[in-house]
Amino acid sequence: MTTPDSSHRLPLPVAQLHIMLALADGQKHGYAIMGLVEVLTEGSVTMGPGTLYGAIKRMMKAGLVEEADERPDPELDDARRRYYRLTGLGARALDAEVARMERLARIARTGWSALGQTLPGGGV
Amino acid sequence: MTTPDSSHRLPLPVAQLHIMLALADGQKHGYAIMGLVEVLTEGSVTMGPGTLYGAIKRMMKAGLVEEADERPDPELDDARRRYYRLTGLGARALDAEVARMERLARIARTGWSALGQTLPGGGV
DNA sequence: TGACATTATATCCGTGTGCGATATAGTTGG
DNA sequence: CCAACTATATCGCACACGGATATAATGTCA
Repeated sequence: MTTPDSSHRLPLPVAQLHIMLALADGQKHGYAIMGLVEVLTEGSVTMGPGTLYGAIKRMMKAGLVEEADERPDPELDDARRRYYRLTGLGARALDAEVARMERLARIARTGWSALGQTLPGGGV
Repeated sequence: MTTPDSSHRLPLPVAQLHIMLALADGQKHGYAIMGLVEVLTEGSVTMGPGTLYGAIKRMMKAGLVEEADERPDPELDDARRRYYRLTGLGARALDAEVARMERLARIARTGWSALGQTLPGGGV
């Protein structure tokens, strides 16, 4: 049995989430993503090249991101750069992941009662 | 002021977050946690024993959870059960983790502009 | 022009984590 | 009394993460 589209499986690996968040407002190149993740996480996560390029490779394979053909003005560009952007699938996956996080955060803040259903027994 | 203990690093492994969330409103035993995680994640995460007990072992070593000595009324109890609860450190770690998720979710919803600071260059 | 820091991409590999499979056994209910 | 459920525990594989390392182009400044 082959892998049944793991791209829709949540939760997303953290590194992938961070990268997708960095790409949410437009295409970026690898080195820029590393810097953005640092800002995004207030310095608590420093993404090195090992994490970045490994994750991007998996994400491209899963169809979450793709390499962009469009490049900025040659004056602002750098020939070495490779630009990445979210695919439609990637954008949807990010949205689902954010919704998942919001749900967990809400439960943490308001308590289990917010779910308003009978929970599996055997508690305290 | 909750000075986040710098000795422990975020993000928490997902399985650990789910377990801590399940323990947030009081001590529970392993089997109950597995069921709660299923509810918590709307069935998208099914935590098996391999994940649960492996994670708990690491969390106890890290001082995030501890085994509880108090047991419920013998009539409702089951001798096989082992009860776990959050430590003070664990509760603070959970709080920090939730804050981290809320920050990421907020950025995803409102965009980078919400950060109101100069971002590392080299974008599009 | 030469020296040096920075920008930029890429791979390797150790280690931690997740998770399915498996084992064992007490408990409950028809 | 037997089956299903409850409950804890371990093993081993695969994947994800992250530091180290490599390579090279670009920018800066004396």
